[in-house]
Amino acid sequence: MRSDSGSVGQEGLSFIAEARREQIKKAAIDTIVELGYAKASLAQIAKRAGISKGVISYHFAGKDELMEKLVVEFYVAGAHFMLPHLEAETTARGVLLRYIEKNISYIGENRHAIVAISDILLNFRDADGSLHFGHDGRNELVEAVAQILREGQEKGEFGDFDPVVMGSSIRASIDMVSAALHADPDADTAHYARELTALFDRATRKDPS
Amino acid sequence: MRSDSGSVGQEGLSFIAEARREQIKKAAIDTIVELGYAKASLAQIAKRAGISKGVISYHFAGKDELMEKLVVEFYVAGAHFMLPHLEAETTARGVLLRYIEKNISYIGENRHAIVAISDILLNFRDADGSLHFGHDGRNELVEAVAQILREGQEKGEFGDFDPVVMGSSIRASIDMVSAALHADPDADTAHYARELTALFDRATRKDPS
Amino acid sequence: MRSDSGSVGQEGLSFIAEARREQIKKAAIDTIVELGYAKASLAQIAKRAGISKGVISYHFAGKDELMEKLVVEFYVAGAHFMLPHLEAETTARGVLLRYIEKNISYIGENRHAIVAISDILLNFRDADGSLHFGHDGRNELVEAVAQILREGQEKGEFGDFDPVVMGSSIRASIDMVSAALHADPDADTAHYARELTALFDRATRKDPS
Amino acid sequence: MRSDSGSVGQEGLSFIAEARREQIKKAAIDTIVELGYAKASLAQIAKRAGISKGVISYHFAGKDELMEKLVVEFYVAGAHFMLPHLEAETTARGVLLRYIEKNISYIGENRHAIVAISDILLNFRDADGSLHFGHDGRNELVEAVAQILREGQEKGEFGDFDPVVMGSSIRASIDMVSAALHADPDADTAHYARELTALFDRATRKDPS
DNA sequence: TATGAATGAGCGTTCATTCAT
DNA sequence: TATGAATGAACGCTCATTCAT
Repeated sequence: MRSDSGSVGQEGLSFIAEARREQIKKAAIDTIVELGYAKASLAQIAKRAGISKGVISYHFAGKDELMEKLVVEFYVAGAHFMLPHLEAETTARGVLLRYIEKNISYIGENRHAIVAISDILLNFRDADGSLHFGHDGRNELVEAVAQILREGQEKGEFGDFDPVVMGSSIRASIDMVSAALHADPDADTAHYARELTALFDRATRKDPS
Repeated sequence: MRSDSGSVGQEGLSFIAEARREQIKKAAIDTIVELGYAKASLAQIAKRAGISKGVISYHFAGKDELMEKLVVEFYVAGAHFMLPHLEAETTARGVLLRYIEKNISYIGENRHAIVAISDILLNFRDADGSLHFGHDGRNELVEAVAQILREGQEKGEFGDFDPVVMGSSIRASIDMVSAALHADPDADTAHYARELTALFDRATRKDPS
Repeated sequence: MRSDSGSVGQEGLSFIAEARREQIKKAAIDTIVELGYAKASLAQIAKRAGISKGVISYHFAGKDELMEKLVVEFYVAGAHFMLPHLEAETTARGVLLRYIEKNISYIGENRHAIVAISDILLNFRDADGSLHFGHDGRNELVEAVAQILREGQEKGEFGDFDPVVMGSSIRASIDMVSAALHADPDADTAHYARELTALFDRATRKDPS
Repeated sequence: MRSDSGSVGQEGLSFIAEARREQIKKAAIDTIVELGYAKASLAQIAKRAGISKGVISYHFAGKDELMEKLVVEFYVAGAHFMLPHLEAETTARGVLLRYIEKNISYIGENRHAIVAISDILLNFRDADGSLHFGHDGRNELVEAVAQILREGQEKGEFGDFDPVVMGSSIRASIDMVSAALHADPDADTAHYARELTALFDRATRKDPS
């Protein structure tokens, strides 16, 4: 059912309920973009969705579940978008450059939502105060890049460097594009993609000794 | 000590008051590190300082002033730390690599505070909802790096790239070290410094064509 | 009842909400009568209403709105009560004496609320420190009386005096009845009405020269 | 020393202490005039006096004592001012008209302080919520006027009216002049004195039947 | 005497959550 | 399903008062 449709909806929910959930998620993103995570209260989200506060509690176990869903679905959709492009590449260098390029494309095409997602990532904390999307999630993303780099080093395509540090730098630079879009929503993402692919192509290249 | 040093303490305050202010600022940083900015209430800060809530209001005009002080004093101290090293360099490349290295040193030596400072930067908002330390502050830092890069390009030390994108990538990579320290407080910052200077040395180098 | 009457209730609110608002307004008046404006906190009002503090914030935008509503609705209702009686009079003297009499009647019938209303008038201040119901409101009431007096002077019904000073004295004397009721809730308002109409009938009469 | 000087200061206090007390009282009046009773905190009063908050607590048992002193001393001084003029009159009518005239004079000469005094009278409450200067004080003033009126009625100088109601009206009208001064600090008090003496002369006169 | 420092209670307000309808 | 109503805790802040120095 779900698995072949690409849908991120939940099993066993009526269309009406599913539509409501989507409406609420959209309103939540709009609210966070506008007011920031800290002031994005359920009341504000409900107001923007044109519904009553209680509805949100009805459809989601709580504010936390709503936030979690927003982030996870954003990343799942991102993976769906990027994977085909990466699988078409044959070299590690090709995969890396395409990864950077398409990741920035995805950010550019979701420049509205990305602002909210970043805000949630940095602020959503569990009851004990620890970041809900802490280092595990972050490490996972870095590790995916590091793996590409390691493979390239083994194949002799890349030079000598710490793949984890390089991977972290790449991720940080990609995420920086989100921040740049926040500052200037009309920024040219293709320009960032060109510059960053060139930057990290040089940075990962074998020394021309 | 205070009066003749580069200390950021305020003139005209008694030693007792100054000590209390320092104690409160330290407690504020500890609290933010532990609970995050959003949950770092005056009550929590006071609890960690072992004082009553009202004391904070007595020594600071309000929570906002306290937060502002934390950030500004951190950056002022950072500039004090870095400037002498940069002025000792004669080439743009030297300045850039030293900038990266010493910035990471400063982060490493303040690995505790940096977590709180980052959190404040990303979350402290004015009454109108806009980030108090918004893009102006961020751009200022990027622009300082971009200026180094531009000079190097003019002198023929660096290759061809957009200095603003490169500068943003450098800043993002340096800030990434803070995040890495948050995940692993015992991380080897010198290793990060070596890897990142090498990375951006390659990335900014003239094409060997 | 509500919908077709001159009621001051708001349209578009459910009966439950309207009932709660009335209950809160009543509790607010009771609280102010008992403790005075300065100590009439939302907590005290809620306590007397037997509800939680938050309910007041739910039904009113804030304490200020609640206070404003109390005063405005009291005056609107007062005007509704008095106007028909004044319109039935044909002479300025008749209007004046009826104004005094019926105003005191209204006070007598609302002897409880009037205490709170007076307290609000004298103490409710805006954020800038100025009285919310300042001299403009007061002058309006005085001016209404002064206008009656001026007309009577023009028609030759009254003697020679400054209508603003006389009007102020009349208003002050009427308001004094409120204070008297505060001291002795069982005071005979009809007696005050008789004495004050006679007093100002003599005071405004043409000299019998 | 003190007892024959007419001073209202306290026995056994050094000149320094007495001067401090006067300074604090003056600052208190200024503060209440400017901010209103409710916002006239000890901190504000101390600020205007150029001293520390604790000094007030040192010289006065508490805020309440300070407020009490301000009011009582104002009335004592008022009696000092008025008595000689009243004792010079030989008829009840003369005493009444002089009372009104000189009372308004006193208000006019203390138009600054009177604003604060009125504010205290209306807002200073005891711990149980009751007005500290409640009906007893008010009644005392009214009763003084009523006594003049009764004597005049017994001597046949005045007509037939309830002396308490008439006395209340007179007091209310005099106090109204304070309010008028609050609205317009440059108001012509002599004009008010002329109009109100004439008004109550007519109102108390024997019917010319 | 006078001070600056500290306290602790109370303020108005916001908010995630619960629940009867 | 959806709603409006209510809760109760926490928030930043103010203040009269206390007290060691």
